[in-house]
Amino acid sequence: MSEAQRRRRDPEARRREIVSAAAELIVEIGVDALTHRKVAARAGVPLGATTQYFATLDDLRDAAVHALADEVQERIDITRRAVLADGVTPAGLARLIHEGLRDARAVQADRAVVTAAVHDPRVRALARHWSDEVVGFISPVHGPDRARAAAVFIDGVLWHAQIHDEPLDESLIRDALAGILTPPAAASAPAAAAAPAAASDIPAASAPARA
Amino acid sequence: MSEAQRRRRDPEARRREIVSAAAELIVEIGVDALTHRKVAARAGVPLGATTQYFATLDDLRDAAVHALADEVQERIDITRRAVLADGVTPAGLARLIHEGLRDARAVQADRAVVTAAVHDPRVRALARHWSDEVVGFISPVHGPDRARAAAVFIDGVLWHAQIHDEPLDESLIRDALAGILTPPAAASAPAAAAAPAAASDIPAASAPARA
DNA sequence: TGACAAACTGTACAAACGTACATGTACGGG
DNA sequence: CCCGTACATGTACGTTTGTACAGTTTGTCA
Repeated sequence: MSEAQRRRRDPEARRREIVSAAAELIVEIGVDALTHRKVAARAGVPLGATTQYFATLDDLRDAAVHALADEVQERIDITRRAVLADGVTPAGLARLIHEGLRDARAVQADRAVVTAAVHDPRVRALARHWSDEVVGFISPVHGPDRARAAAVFIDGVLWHAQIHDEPLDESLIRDALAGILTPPAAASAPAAAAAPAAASDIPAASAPARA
Repeated sequence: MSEAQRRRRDPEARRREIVSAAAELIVEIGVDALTHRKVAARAGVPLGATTQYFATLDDLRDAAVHALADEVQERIDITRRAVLADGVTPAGLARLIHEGLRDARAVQADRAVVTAAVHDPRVRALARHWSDEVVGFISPVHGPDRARAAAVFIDGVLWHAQIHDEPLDESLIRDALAGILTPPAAASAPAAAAAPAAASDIPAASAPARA
């Protein structure tokens, strides 16, 4: 049965190229400015090719946004592994984030998806999921509230990179994360609220106190 | 001298209504989806009216974006006055930010302009200016670096409100700002970098240590 | 090799767009 | 009262858009 071996002129590769071109354009000109003709020109394919693989322009847009989302998801996965490998410390987080800022494409992909999320509920669910993921792997070490605050700050860092020419200093990011994640030193206050999950919760790993 | 008294059918009010309708639409559907016809329908004016007051659609767009920018600027001014009035403290900032989050329109205006800033250099200059302003009135009290970090965090809070249904707790915002703005308690470290502008720089005002 | 299906491509068309403009209407000075 | 000017409005036109589709090319199997 010629089911699996069926590949005449490699339509799947073509489809990927179209999606890739659309994703590039979304990053450059925004989701709403996307047109069949621009995608076709960018991908180097005739107009008809863009309509054959996707029933409507919305379908093509969705595929491109999801491709960008996959990029973001992969970067989050990489970051999570790296963070868990050498301990969830402000210094470690700051170093990885600062490195991540140098990958302009990744930052722009994140920005493009978050921007698209404002007017598309399904994409918004994606963005929320990412928030929760980041919170999820900081939370066991520093508690849900501080983890959430750190994730919010990280989002702010990404947007700062989009608006400003010079990225934030790694030291600034580190100090801020340290302040967010570290409980106040000598708190004589009642501390009524939850002080959940001490650092001892983490499965150890090799966590150097200083980088 | 019929210069000042000239108002036949109040064209200026009409112009304002058109700009206002355009600003609403930008918040709802994004800058790129704006059309003459949608603006006319929203403002309740004929199509021709939108073309008479603005030579091109770009001009109308610019006017609407600047109207949104003015809203944001005004909110920043109000916030600055309020913050300076009772001291630049984490608790005070957190309270004002948390209150600001309840004004959905203001948050959306900010988000719309920042989003537009990504693809428009002139609007990006505006967004940078706002960053600098916020940094500017936190900086004298807590130093430029911590002020910058706080501003970044605040941007993150605004974006969080756009993506999530439930806004962040005021206590979470307060604790995070406290961590960002407060120097580590007993720092035996060298602290080589700038520890600029102590709290004594501020012109006093009535700054309660606790809210 | 011949034939069939899958993949490809250029063209066409209705709808919506930005914009121009001729016509209509209201108002203040004479 | 009337007239000129500024404002208002509807219509029309050339372009660009999404989408459909007839026709062509390409690769595979009998």
